[in-house]
Amino acid sequence: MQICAERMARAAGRGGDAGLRAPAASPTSARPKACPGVPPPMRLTQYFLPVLKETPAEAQIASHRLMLRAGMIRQASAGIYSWLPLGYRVLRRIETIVHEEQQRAGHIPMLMPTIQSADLWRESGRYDDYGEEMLRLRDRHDRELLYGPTNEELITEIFRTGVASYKELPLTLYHIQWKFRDEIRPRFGVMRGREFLMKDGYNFDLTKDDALHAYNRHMVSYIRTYERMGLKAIPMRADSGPIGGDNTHEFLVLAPTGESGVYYDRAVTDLTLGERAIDYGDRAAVAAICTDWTTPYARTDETHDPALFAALPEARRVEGRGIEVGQIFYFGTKYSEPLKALVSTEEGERVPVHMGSHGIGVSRLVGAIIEASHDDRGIVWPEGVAPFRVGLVNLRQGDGATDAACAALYGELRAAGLDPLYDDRDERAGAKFATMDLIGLPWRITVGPRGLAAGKVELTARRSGETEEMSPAEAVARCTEIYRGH
RNA sequence: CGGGGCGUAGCGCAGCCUGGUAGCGCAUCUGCUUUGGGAGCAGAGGGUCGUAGGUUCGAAUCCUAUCGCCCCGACCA
Repeated sequence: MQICAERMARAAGRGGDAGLRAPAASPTSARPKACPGVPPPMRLTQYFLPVLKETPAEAQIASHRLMLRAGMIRQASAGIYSWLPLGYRVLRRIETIVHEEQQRAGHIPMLMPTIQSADLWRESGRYDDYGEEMLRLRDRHDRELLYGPTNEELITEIFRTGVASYKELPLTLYHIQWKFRDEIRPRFGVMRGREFLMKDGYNFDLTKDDALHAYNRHMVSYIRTYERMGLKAIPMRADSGPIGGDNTHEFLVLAPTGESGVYYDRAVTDLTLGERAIDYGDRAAVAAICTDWTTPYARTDETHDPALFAALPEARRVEGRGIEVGQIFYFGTKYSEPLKALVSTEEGERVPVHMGSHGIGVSRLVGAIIEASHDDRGIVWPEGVAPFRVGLVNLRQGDGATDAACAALYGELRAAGLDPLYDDRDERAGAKFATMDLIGLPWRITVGPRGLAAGKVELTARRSGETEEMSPAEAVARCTEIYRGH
């Protein structure tokens, strides 16, 4: 508390957001670090962004290379990563979008632990089935524990002791929590880590129909979630695998480096939800959206049916690669029966509930987005997940007029909620541009003495490289407009 | 788990075969010059050579064991 108060006072002492202060007051003064609730100054000289000019040898694919080079992650051990400040920001952006869309669909957030008791898994019969992929632990009393690879058992246990009547249904609970699966061979950075962050949700319904509505709600909310992240993710009929169930779709992001082969009807990539209002309580409307998305042929190599595919007109057949970023299941009473998740019906009968589970690979999405959106200079973040909305580049650090213009613009961008990253390092233009391109901020405002003489700054789109000159006020207005709705 | 490879400065690597002062590039620090796409010059700091044994007058180098990491394969959100 005290430390926080001190930092706040120090921040206030230099003009609130530090916008007008000269860099590095003295070498001995501690850098201000983030306090809860107090956004740290986002000046590059005060941030922690360890970018690499050279590519680390172990990284094989673009997203892994770029995440290491851009100072987003650092490997702690095989398949286990620290999330450095820039990577953590992206992770949080993705998490926030997932939370927002889940709650819009009426699903309730909670948090279950990473460590679970083995007993519960014996009850469901999966303790032995799961095999070596499950990390097993013992505590000091020699009790058997495990690091959760998923949460069906735990959530069902919570449900069965908390819900007894059909009147409390329907119910969908979810959480975003770290999982551990002891992959034989982790690789590709966060795309296939052993520890990963996943949103997993579980629906509890009285009837199969209700549960299928929950399934549809998830499909629609997932489509919207991925759209907001700038991704084209296609639901594809899938195999159920060890989780079980007879109704399941996987969501695949199209990317040439994907692990799965995908076959789909071009028509499916033309579909978008956009800004349309969705009433998640309207079963018919939700089901209709699902029908739109699942009617065109779209399958992975696991479920691909060449004959069906060949029946499509040739111009609409697309073969490619995809990265799985989510999966939804309806599995009926597979867990509620053995785990005795029962509710009383109107007639007073005790019946097992119908369940489904639904996952989004949050940490994997960071890699998947990069795979889908990068070029030879670095990452190109979609607006929805950019770690900073706007990069501000000062081309003549130390020049009074340029510094003042940057400080003023920085303040205005912050005031407008545009979350800028201000490169105030004493570096040459080329180095600053290279860093900005590498970390992939979608919009860059460049301020130099040349343009400033005419009262102009430059606004550059990372994706296209197009640059436009305008006044600082116009630049702020344009960025505000661009980010409206994000 | 089968096959292959690698551990030497923060990163990328050379040195090992043939044992004898631990090197190069980038990064970092200092100074000067430079300043619109990863600057130049001069100087400086930083490494128990993954770890443990062994052989030897002497080990980064040879031998043994062990740990870690990467790649290919079967498996996976």
